[in-house]
This record gives sequence, structure tokens and C-alpha cells, in this order.
Amino acid sequence: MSRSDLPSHTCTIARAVAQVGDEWTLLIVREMFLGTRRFDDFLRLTGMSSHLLAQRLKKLEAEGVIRRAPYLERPPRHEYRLTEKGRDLWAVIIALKQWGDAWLGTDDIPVQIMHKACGKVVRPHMTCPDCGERIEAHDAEAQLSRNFELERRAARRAP
Amino acid sequence: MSRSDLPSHTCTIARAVAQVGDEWTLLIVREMFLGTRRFDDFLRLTGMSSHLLAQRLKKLEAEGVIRRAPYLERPPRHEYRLTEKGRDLWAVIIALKQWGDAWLGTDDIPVQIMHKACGKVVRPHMTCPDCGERIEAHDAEAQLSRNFELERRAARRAP
DNA sequence: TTAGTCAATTCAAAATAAGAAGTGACTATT
DNA sequence: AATAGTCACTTCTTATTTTGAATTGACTAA
Repeated sequence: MSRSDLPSHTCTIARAVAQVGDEWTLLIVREMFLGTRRFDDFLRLTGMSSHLLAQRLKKLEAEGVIRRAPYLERPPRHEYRLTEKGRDLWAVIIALKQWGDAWLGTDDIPVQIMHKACGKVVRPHMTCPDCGERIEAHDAEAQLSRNFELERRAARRAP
Repeated sequence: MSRSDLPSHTCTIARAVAQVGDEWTLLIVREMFLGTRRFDDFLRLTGMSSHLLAQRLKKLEAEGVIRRAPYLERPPRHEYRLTEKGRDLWAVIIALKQWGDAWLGTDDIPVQIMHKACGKVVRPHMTCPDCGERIEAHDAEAQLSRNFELERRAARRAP
């Protein structure tokens, strides 16, 4: 069985994790939501090495999460911006933030979210779109597709 | 400036990322939400190496995200379960799932979420707790604390 | 002329991960 | 009783990544 045949890779969670489930990548995406656009700023604000930053930016661009936008022709300069696919990662970053605030925070909450429509600082949470109630782990049950279920059964049998 | 002084580490998002922002760790947590509890099952269902699995489980236990629960004394056997802190990662995993379904999915959605209260399969999303509206990236504005803002300004100046 | 900015690339050394094999305490099967 | 199998790991060697420092090239500002 090859790596990509594993049930972990049929799963869209696993595929998402393969694209953005990496320490530096998530920090880059956080920076983008805070408005950072330039190579040197990413470097200084995250503390990562330039080598790795260049690599990650290339990967994210190839995946369509960010795009390079030239802002100067001579010398060639450009900035990095989130694509729509990238902006859609907002919920992931916010979920991490809420968890961090709840379990790893101190008295100071470094980043707060203001809902433009309300004008208020809020703590967004996961909601059922059907009944409008907040959903957490114990309110939900995971249902596996037939396909996925079969793959997992096979994987558990064969080592 | 030492690594832990970087503004990336004052930030609760960065701290969350340091604890769980890693490919294999996120896959382990996903497995736990799917009900997996035993070493060998994690191995087979994720495809990771036993070395790395043992290491990650140790780290997650040390951080209080999971706990070892003995279920047999002789031979000593135990399983791994999420703690409350671990279960609180649900929103992170679901946010990743929604993103994966939207941007990396095929026709088959491998994992669906059923809201127990409704009995319906739903796609949870981030909501403003104040007005109850769905929130996405463009509806929100990040506000940095005075402290965090100052740290970032310093980091941008000093390379 | 010298220093500085920006967006990288290059290179050696250190850290981490992969993959295979082995371990120890059992249970189940022949 | 001997052999095979399960579970939860650990150990080992080899390969891959990451770090950290230095360098590059096309400019601008003092």
C-alpha cells in the first residue's frame, strides 16, 4: 500500500492538513490575516529562516492559497496576498486562536476579532446552520462515507 | 532576541500552532474524534511510523491534550483519549474539514457531521455570538493589543 | 562612496523523520 | 509444548528537513 492510498489521504481533513497543517505555514497564514504582505516582514515577524520562508511561500503559491502581486517593476518587487482559497482558511486560524486563548493564554489577549457588522469585539464559534445553536464536540457525531469506512476497515486489518 | 521573545510566540495563535500545528499531530487528533484509541490503530489508520507516533502521543500527553487510560493490567495495556482541552480542538478539525471539502474534495465527502440535537447532517460554520450572523474573513477586523502591537513594531525594526 | 532595502539563494551543520527490525508480556492455536 | 499473533512500544541506520549564517543582485538614499 502506497502512502497516498492510506485512508488518511482520502480524507479531506488529511488533505487539508497536508497543504496547511504545518507550523510555519500556519504562522504565515496568520500573518497574512494580520495584513503582512512582504518577505522581510514575514521573516522578522515570525522569526523563521529565509530559506524556509521562500520554500513555504512557493508551496502555498503552487497550491493556490496565496498569490504573488508585483508592486514595483524596477527593481522587481512583489508582495504576497491570500487568494479566495487562502481567505477561506480564516475559520481555521480563528478556531486555533480561540483554543489558544482558552487553554494557553495569559491575561492579555493579543488579537481580538471585531465583527464589522456589529462593531463589537466577539469570539466567533461553530454553529449549526440548521438550528443556529452552537456546536461543540459532544453535540456532533461523525458519519463516515461507505467508501471511507471500507478503506479504514482494510487498513486496520492489513499492517 | 531569543526565539520565545518573538511576537509570534506572545500570540495565542502561535502558541496553539506550536502545540498542535503539525501534520501528524492533527491527524492523530482527527483519528481521536473518529473514535480511535489504540496505538496500533493510529499506526495503521494514519500510516505514520511507530517512532513518531510514540513521540507525538508523549508530547500531546505532556501538554494535556490527551491522556493514557489503562484498560488492562496484565499485560499492561492502555488507550489514549482526548481530555477536555483536546475535545476543544473540535472546531479546529471541523474548520480544516470544511476547507478541505470546499477546496480539495471530490464527489465523495468522507466524513459528515451530524448535529445530535437536530439529527441532521450539517456543515457547521463560524458565527458571531452577538448577532448570530455567519462570519468570514471579510466580515472581521483583527485588533491587536497594545502589547502585541509594540512587540511587532520592535520586531519589524530590528532584524 | 558607502550604507541600506528587498527578495531571495547557497552552503555546511544540526535536528528530525522514515523505515525496518527488535522487545517483552502476554493470549490463542495447533 | 511449541509456534504464531497481538499490543505498545524502543532501537537502529539512513535519508530528509531545518537552521543559521553568508551571499547575491537590483536598486535607493545619505
